[in-house]
Parts: sequence; C-alpha cells; structure tokens
Amino acid sequence: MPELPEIAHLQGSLEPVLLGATVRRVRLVRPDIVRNGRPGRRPTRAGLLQGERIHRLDRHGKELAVIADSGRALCVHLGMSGQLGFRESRRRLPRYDHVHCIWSIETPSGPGRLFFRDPRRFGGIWCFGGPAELHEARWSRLGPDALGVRGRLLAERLARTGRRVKTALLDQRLVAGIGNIYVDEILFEARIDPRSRGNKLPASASRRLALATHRILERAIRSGGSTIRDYVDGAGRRGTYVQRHRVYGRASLPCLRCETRLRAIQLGQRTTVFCPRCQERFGRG
DNA sequence: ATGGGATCCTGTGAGC
DNA sequence: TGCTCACAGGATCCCA
Repeated sequence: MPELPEIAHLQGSLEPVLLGATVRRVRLVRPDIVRNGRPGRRPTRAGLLQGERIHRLDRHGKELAVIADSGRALCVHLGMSGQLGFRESRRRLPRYDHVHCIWSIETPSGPGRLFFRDPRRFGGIWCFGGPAELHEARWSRLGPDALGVRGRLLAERLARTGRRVKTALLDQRLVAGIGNIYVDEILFEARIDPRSRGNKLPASASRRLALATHRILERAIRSGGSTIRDYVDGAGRRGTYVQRHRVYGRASLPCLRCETRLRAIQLGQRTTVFCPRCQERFGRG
C-alpha cells in the first residue's frame, strides 16, 4: 500500500515519540514476519531492540529503519496493507487482529506501545546488527531514493533501459520509493505517456520527469500521503492527498487539463490511468 | 533484456 | 442475506 510519501510522513509522525525512547519489552506474535530470521528459530529479543534506546529513524524508498543507540537496526516494510503505529498506554490499539509485533516503550512523556499490523502479510521486519549490515543486505540493492535523486542520475538510469517508463519507475532497483499511485501522478504531471520506452525519452522529457517526481512526492508528503482505504500514520491520522489525485482512481473521468476521457490500461499487471491526449508517447511497440 | 503469469495473503465492494 | 468474483497502495519468482 504505502509508497514513499506515506513512509516519509509516517517517519515524521513517529519521531517525536520514538526518539530517545527505550524499548522495555517486545511481544512477537508472528515470528514469520521477521523475514531474515533463521527458519524455525525465533529472533532474539535484543535483535528486536528489547532493552535498547531508540537513536533515530532512517528511510530509504518505502522502507523505514529504527536505529538504536547500540547501532542495532530494525527495518520495516509495510507491503500492501502494513501499518506501524504508536499509542500511549492508556489508549487501546485501533484493533488487535493481524497485529504481529508489539513493542512496549518508555518515552520521555510516558509509556506507550509501538505496533506492527499487516493483514495481508506482504510486509515484514528485518533485524540487523548495525546500519552497515542494513545497507549491505538491503538498501544498497535499492536505487537512489526518489525524493533526493538528481535529475541527471534518473535520466541516465532510464536511458539504459528499453522498458516502458512506468514499469521502470516501479522497479525499486532503478529508483526507490515510487509505487502505483505516484507513478501515474508523476507521469501525468510530466506529460509523459506511461507506455513510452525509457531509452526513447528526450532530454527535455526526462528533465520534466525528474522535476515532476520531486514535486508530486513533496506535495503528497505535505498532505500526509494518500489514504485509499487503510493507510494511517503513526498516530492513526489519514492522509488527504487522494483529493488531489489527478489520474489515479479517475479512469474514464475527464482529464483535469484537457477534458479528454482518461484511459485505463494494464501495464506490468498494474492498472494504469493516463490522458491519451496530453501525455506524449516516446517510442512505440 | 524484457514481459507475462503465478504466487504470497486478507479484506472489500459489486453484482447476482 | 449470502454467495462468487474481481480487485487492491508490493515484490519476487519462473518461464518464454
């Protein structure tokens, strides 16, 4: 479900309560959501940060890492339906089904619980001994973060592939953080047809694409992300960016720029909505 | 190198 | 009301 803007906003909503807090106790309800654990063996409590003080949160693409003073790191990916939330102790969790892990936490302003909930279980948690291990095992395999990527670099990477530009942007190894909502929004903003081939984009188009990427993601973060159904931030608040979607979820409605009927097609097994008139296609076939 | 399909899961809404 | 089907914000695998 969540893409870069949702994770970035989530990070911002969790930092005020988690930074400097101490993990008193961890309850791992479903050990199999720890994806890099030894099969059949429970991960250690220390690996899940029990007894650790939280030093900082890091994000790369759609992944969020909780880094302890000791350097130990927990990397969280929310998949399609994952949720990471915090509630003060006297407040109930929003619901208890599909809650896979609960961290009892002592924050400077009182006790609370951090929880990981994920009905579909496409998400997961990865435990690492230190940030270097996290980078080596996971983040170095991802492309540059979409929010900070230089236009030049993005253009170079796209120019090296003959894939359709939408499929390429969804590939986290090429650039990290873009998912099915924002890729359509970005391509609309940049006026590029999603079926265009990466290596057929002229320099002007890839410049627009890089600008559009930053603009759309930043706007979305400011709106707290997009809540289609499930997504809420660490405190349970919904994102309002859906109101500003211009193509995602608007198939066969009029284009907000030229009033042409927006088209929906399948691309790489993902529903894709675009304006056949004002999004230019580079490269056929 | 790239595209397509199946797969991992549960929940929801539409249509009958 | 209850059933079946399609579809969903992600990602990885195998095969052509």
